[in-house]
Amino acid sequence: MDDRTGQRTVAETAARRPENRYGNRPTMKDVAARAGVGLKTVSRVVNGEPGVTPDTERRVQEAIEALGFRRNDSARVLRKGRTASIGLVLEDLADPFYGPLSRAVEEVARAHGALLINGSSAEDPDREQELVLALCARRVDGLVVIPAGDDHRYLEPEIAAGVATVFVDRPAGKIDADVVLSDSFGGARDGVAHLIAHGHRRIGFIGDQPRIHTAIERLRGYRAAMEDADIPVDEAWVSLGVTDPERVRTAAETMLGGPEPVTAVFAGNNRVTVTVVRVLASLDRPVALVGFDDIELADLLEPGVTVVAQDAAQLGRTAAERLFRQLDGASQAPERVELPTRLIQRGSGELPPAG
Amino acid sequence: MDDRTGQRTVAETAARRPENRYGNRPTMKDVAARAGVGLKTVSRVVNGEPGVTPDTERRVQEAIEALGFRRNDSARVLRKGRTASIGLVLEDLADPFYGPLSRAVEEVARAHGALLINGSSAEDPDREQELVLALCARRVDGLVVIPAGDDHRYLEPEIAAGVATVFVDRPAGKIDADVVLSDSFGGARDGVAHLIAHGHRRIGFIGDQPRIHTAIERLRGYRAAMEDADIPVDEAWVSLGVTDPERVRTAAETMLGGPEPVTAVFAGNNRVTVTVVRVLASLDRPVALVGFDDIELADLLEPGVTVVAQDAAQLGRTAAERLFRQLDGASQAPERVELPTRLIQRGSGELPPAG
DNA sequence: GTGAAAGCGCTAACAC
DNA sequence: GTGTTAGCGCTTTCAC
Repeated sequence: MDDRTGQRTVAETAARRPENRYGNRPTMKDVAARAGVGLKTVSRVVNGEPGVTPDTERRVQEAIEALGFRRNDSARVLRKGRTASIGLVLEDLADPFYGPLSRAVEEVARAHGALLINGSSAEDPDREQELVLALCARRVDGLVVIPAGDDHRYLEPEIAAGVATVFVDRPAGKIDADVVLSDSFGGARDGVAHLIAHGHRRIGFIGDQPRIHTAIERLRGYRAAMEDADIPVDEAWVSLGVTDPERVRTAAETMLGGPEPVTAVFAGNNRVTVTVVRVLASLDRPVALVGFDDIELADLLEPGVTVVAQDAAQLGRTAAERLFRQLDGASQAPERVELPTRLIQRGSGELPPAG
Repeated sequence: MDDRTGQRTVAETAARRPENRYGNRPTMKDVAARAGVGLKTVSRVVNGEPGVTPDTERRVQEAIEALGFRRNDSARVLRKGRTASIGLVLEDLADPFYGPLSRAVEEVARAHGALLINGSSAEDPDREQELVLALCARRVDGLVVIPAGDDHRYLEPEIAAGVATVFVDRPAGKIDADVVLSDSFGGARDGVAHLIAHGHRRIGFIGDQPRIHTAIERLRGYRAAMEDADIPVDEAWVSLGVTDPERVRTAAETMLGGPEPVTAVFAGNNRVTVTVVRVLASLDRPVALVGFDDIELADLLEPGVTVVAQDAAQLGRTAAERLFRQLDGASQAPERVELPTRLIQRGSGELPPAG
């Protein structure tokens, strides 16, 4: 014992049951023995249930303090069914787009007394599935998924078993499930129309990989705006692919070179925008730019970056709220919620065509 | 049944055992019954243990598929002791500093087959404690904590019981625990010395709340650099407090006004830097700036923002690796690891004093 | 107001 | 190779 605290030291505790390094904790049984009461009485005190005299309660509390008891929720879950935790599978926690989304989901979870288990799929469908199933094995009550893959039939038994599920940012593949999206099509169409309104006709589109729903939708928006203005799209102006700086830089440089370069670029997401801004900064002529997703400090660049902003936090909040509504038993049919985007003019999208 | 898939529909499943909305899942016992084998055989197949004939294995697999069985890890945990999950408590998942940190912790966890449970303390000590204890109740194997509070004695019984614990970014309070930090003192001192080397003498410091360790350390670094240069600090140049834009803006405007304004500002973290950049952009004279933490697009502003960069991902990685080393049984004495910072010159820190 | 017994779904230990 | 039994720590049920 440590004389000052009366607490067992690490070494002593470890020695007590050397065969079990981590399960080595006081249980309700231990507390009951120490307090001289029955197991169920301890359970009542720990869970704040009525029917315990103040005196008994005090004795139990003392035993809990002395032993450093903490209820084992794993065991509790096993009996109760619910884990009070939800899972969030997204592409990359380090992407500034997902930070606020993730935080919003966490806030809603917290308001419902649930913890958040977080995982990044790194845009890999297998990894997404692996993560989701690991979460299901932990018996999370619900899942918020930003899908990487396009086939989610593997979730059918889970959903049938009562795991609440909401997809965000992109719809589920081959199953019918709730989904919360931004209006990628409309946002991109408006952004490109904005460039056209400022006199551009040769407009480039650089987007994410074509297997990603938002990439396709935004490209569709681009094509719609071009068509509305009767501008035939030269396929050399369109580039989809991974969003790492090298690929985007090459794509941008290609469509900005040659005899008939584009005079404006529409960037398909925040990662693309950042790289395109860098490329444009190194040019000696002004090229207009509108980006999908807002980015920090976009207002302070010269020119400011005009963007089609989506509200990542609102996306997360809406999804999480739907999730808990499912859990609260309001089992409506799966729904598709689409949040509007907002064009923010800061200068780069209002530049006229150069040369 | 759904005729196309042979899958039970949600409604049918829910009806099967109406008394139990969520625990309504096939168990190993069910699989065993269906496959006509013993419970343990199912366990062997599910866990890939040897000693099952290919034929039996096939039958079990078929039953698993047919029933949509997924092992219940809660029950497993109860027996095995370890949960293969770790907790990460940080200030705010939405802060761009924590995204990469969090992702790095996740990657290490993944490499060790563990899931990550994530929570934001919102810089509130009570909420930190509540979160940490909730994670302990879930019996996470380990904790990575960016502390909000300064008294972590509440963790003593947990650590004694074998919960691996590593603090990041700030040290633990009143307990002896592993901690991984950036060199806040040295980084700030170097950054301020850099400003002094460029001719500044009236240099402002705007930092986070004084109860935050890094805020104090960085202020210490500021004072050390000033003292090394024999510049007495006017306390009107120093401002600590919350990092929301209003407070920082007011602080900046105050020290930039008056008859003897500061000619340079050292910003104590990324949130502060962003706001100071905005304030400086609205001035008609150049004011030098060095910020602690790198920020995206800092290189594209005019002038580029000179920063003392810390490696958030490395911080997270180092902490998580230490955590798993603890779990692997190498129980050394608690250690303090300090990672170096790096001064990145981009222009704003090299401006001479104006006027 | 309190407690004993059963059992949640799994794994460990030991039969056969 | 395979199955049986006990029990992880808790909650549920029901008896006192």
